[in-house]
Amino acid sequence: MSHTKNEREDGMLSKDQTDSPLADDGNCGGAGAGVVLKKGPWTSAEDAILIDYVKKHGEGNWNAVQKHSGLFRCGKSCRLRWANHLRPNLKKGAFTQEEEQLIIELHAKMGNKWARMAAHLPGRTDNEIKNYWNTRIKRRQRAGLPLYPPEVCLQALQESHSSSAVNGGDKGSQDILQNNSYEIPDVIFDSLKANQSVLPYVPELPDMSTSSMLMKGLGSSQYCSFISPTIHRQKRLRESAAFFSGYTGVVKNECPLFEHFEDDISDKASRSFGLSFPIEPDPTAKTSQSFGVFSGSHALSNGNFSASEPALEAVKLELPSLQYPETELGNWGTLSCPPPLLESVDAFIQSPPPTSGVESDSLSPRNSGLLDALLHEAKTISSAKNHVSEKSSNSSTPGDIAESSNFNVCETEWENCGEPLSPMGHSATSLFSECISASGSSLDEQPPAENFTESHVKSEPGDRVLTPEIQREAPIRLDSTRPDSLLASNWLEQASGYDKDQSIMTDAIATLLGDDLTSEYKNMAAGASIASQAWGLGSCAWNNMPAVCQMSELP
DNA sequence: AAATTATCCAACCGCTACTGA
DNA sequence: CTCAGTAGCGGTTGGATAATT
Repeated sequence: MSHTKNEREDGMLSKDQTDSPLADDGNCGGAGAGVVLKKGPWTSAEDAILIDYVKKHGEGNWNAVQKHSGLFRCGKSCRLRWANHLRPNLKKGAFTQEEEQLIIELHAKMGNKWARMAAHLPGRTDNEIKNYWNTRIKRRQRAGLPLYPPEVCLQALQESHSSSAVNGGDKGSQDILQNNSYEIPDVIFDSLKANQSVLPYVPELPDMSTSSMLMKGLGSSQYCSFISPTIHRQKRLRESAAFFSGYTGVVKNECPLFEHFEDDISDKASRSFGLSFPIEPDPTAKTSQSFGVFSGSHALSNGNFSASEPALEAVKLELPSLQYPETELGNWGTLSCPPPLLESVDAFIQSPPPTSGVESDSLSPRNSGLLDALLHEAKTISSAKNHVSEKSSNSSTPGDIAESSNFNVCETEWENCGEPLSPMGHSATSLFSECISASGSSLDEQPPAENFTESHVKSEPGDRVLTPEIQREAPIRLDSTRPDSLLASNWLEQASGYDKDQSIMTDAIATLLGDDLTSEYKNMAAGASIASQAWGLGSCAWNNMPAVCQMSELP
């Protein structure tokens, strides 16, 4: 790309180059007063001069370049040009899958430390990595997808744990993990979701189209402010497809995130509950596990994306203006992660499991078949939904309130909510909307519970869901904005022992939500547990759905 | 085919940290 | 200790190109 520019520029000077005098603006201190320095794209001739200069004098002392070589560029510009384009051993061309994955992993650990990331990618520049990240971030932003894949979060978590175990690890990390952390398994939120009716406000469920379902199921919530409600459906589908084009593997296991709150409290809450969910719209999945990984780190509520410091090692918590959930599309498929939940569910539901259909992992190559994959997923979703609904009606018993409520909610959720944003999106969003509505935030405009119909087990006044105290406290104590912290330390263990985890979770959630909600939550959790076991997806689902709500006070 | 929109990426800008006088 | 110069980093911008309407 750059070469084409330069080739073009060889024949003519750009506007910047001709009429953009830069007389030592302070940023380019090398030029003396009155010297007109060129700006804009570099020409081949300028490159040659700079290369020649570096060969003779070596790197550094960039402000001397203009003096010694006659190049009318500020030292800063020279350094940048050299570092990003001229220095030897620069790797040109698109990022490889390995590089993409590494970038994602590094970003999960480092945040927007492009230079540090570049150090791990020989031949790549910080600018290159930054551009790569930002462009894909935007894509995911539009698609409403989370920042990081569960695998990355898990890896970051495991690394942080191992480091903590070995050498005490990062103090901040320890604080987060040990002192101020509460790990909340998926089930809690799943249960909350199952009992979404408890929450007074529910998301608006505008459209049930396949594209919308996939779109939102893959990562968005109507609460996600970063997704413009005005975006045309077709456009969104296109974006999703384009987005998926980067995927070589798992798409279905992505985790959407909530983030849409504008005020402080809601913002914190949003981050605290920066939940991501499995995209699988399968009711079974929802019943058994609901919450996926607390993805994304940097998930903030202002609808922006950024950078921030997600890693435990981060010394400070950066809260840039742009934050949003993100997951790299690049190559999760290469990770040794469990198969997408949907696949597991499909295998469970469909007999025999289709070999041609649901394997979007293999079918979603980087460059083709994306729309097909989306359509196929929609199809699969529909099939799974029907199947589960059928099963639900057969398996539930009148006497088992918890179980039936779970099943019914899962079932009706898709039918009535029409917002398959995520298997458990409603609960979380509802929970947040609770906080927000009570605090008079921007979520006041959220549609009331009336939008839901028969599926609601019960409805409660909003003031019961979250008290002002809770609103004040929860946001402060919860922090899931960082991948590492989002991944609680022991979700894997939790995967193998639901009951134990449930009790732990119950305690944690009780602490979080307060006594008012505790009993309710316990009931829901119990229902989720029963449902999970009944569906035979217990550990399987858990393994596929690492979800941790880590509440912590950042140092 | 033209207009519009989205994407990519090189370059710029502002800021901070470091170093040496 | 202060200050100036320098290097580097991260955010942002703007232009070219591609894709879409």
